[in-house]
Amino acid sequence: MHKQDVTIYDVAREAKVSMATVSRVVNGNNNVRKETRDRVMEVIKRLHYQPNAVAQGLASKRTTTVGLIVPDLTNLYFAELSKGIDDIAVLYKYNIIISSVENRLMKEDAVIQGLLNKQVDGVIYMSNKLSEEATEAFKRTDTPVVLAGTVSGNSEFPSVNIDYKKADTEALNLLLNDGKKKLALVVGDKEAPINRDNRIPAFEKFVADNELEGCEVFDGIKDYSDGYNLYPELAKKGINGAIVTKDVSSVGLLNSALDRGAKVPEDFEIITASATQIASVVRPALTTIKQPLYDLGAVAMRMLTKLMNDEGLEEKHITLPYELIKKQSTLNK
Amino acid sequence: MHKQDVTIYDVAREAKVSMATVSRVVNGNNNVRKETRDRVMEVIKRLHYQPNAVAQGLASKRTTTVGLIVPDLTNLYFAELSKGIDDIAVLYKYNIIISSVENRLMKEDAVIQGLLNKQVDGVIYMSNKLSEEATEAFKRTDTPVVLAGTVSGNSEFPSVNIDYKKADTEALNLLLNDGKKKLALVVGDKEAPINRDNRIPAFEKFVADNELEGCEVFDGIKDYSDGYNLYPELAKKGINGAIVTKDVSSVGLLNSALDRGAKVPEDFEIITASATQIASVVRPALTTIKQPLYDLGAVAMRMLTKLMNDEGLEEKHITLPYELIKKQSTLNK
DNA sequence: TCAAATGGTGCAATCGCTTACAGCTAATTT
DNA sequence: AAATTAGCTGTAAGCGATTGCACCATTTGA
Repeated sequence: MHKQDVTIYDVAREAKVSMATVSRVVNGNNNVRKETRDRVMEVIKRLHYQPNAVAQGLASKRTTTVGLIVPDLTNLYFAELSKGIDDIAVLYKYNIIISSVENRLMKEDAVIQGLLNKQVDGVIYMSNKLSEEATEAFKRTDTPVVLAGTVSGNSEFPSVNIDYKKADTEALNLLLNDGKKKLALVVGDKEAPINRDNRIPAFEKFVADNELEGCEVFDGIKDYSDGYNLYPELAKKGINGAIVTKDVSSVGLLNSALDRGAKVPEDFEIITASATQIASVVRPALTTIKQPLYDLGAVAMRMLTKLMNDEGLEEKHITLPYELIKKQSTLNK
Repeated sequence: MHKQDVTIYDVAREAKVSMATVSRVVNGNNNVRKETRDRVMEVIKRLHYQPNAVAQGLASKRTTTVGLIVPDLTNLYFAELSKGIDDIAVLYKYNIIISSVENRLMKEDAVIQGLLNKQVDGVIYMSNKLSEEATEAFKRTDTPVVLAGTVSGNSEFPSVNIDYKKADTEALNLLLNDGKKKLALVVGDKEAPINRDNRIPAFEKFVADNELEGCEVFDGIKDYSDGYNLYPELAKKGINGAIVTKDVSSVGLLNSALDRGAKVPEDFEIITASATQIASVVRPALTTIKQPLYDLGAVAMRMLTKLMNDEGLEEKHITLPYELIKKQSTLNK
């Protein structure tokens, strides 16, 4: 970064006004006579003046920048959330500093502290679970934080989610109606609050309510090959219907079932709980719980803009509707 | 953003030194006596002092922030590039401001100007083509810029790419060796330099060199359904081998072919030129030109760090190796 | 007609840091 | 022993903006 060529001071001198007036013009303050404004504007154009956002940030204590914390950029679930966030951010003229935190030596609280040091006006946090460190780091600051598609143990932070319990129950019903009674719930990490407090209890309640037997939760299935390798176990146990939280795992499971000669959906049905592109391009296409990822992100960012303007929130926790999209991996009776 | 609680001044007072000394300690300057350093460090710890990066940025004219310009976050091609960039950025302690520019009202030069106003130390630009506006905007600044996975008309800006001509030629050879002689090149936009200056000339040369007939370039195939809808036309024209630049389009084409009873790869072979997750989870799995996306990003970011430190570059344009990965959508003879 | 309100502008302090430069002490040369 | 040099620290001038306050000239109201 080299010395800035033209500063507010240059504009002031050239337009024969004070820096204060130039600043007012730049910031759209009304208290400037039209002629003065025009003259200043003309000089700004002529000199190609561009305000230095860093100096603005220091003086005004607002950087029009928000931090985005995301586990992994290449996970389409978070990528689509991010897109919703980004679009709203652009609308409100915020820039986004993105930080991915999965598989990093740097701890989450250090990442968050780094963002706070950069004086971000707000933070959006996305993850399967809100980590301890993150919680502590957020508590220490008064910079607003919103959780997007992230379940936290407590309800301290504003959040946007869908009703995971209801969605799962509806999906399980679909399987049961198709005559599948030995059901599985396949998760990445059963200790993540989204699973521990939502999906697993919903699953267990469903099993109990319907007096099903031989149903089971399978943990630690995080990627394609985990899913692929899981199928034999399911087959051995006679499982004939599964809800899989991650889309790549679902596809692994699907391909594995097909490779071993199972008929999907006749012998084995799969529903995936995250409807990214991948779920819809495989054959048979996967029936999905379609989360409104873009909207989750967009709503979260909108909430954050309100918090950053001290506008207050009508609702602290927003629940968006989901859709159960029936495709070819279930019978569709 | 509220008033910062503890500033460098507080630390100075508490440690009975000047701000300058605290600043030296914070920045790891050697010219501080060990005892003084220890005393300052102790106070920093005790008061939980965190430097204000905005103030640092204004005073030092370096923000340790780089701008990332990407067409679309949810495009896995760019997401994987971004991951490589991000990892190296973390290593060198840079933050990333990400801006997506596809389908936006805001023009690219405005986006770039916004980044420059934030005083980013450098910019990485990713796209299928370097736009006019972007070129002009970059020329006006002395902030370093690196192109990652982006072909530009001129060679003004440092860049990292693979040898697209060579890769395509090798892929075409594979198809020809499998006995497929009516070949197609399926692109998103034939005016993009990567296509206009690399892929299409390579295709045409190959066709001419091998005296093939009925080969053709298909333009405007940008997404799944474009690919899906394209197949009948290919079939009618007797095309039996295709190279598709976008992975989702390839999958559309593949599914369409299968749905219409074509045998892949016996009747029709497909090679996709971007090897993202999607290409490997579909059945039959797609043979791909595997670009080292992560590395492209990482190398680009490494180049940028050198430029930001005025270290100079050994090579301005870096070409990374690709791999032709044979899967099930070609015969594999 | 005079006091009060309003609008437009400038002054100058401030935001929290970095960094020449200078000065001082103690160590090293000559 | 005097002159350099090296090591450590402080002073203070920025960096480029925002903003509270004061001031003056007009309007407005009674």
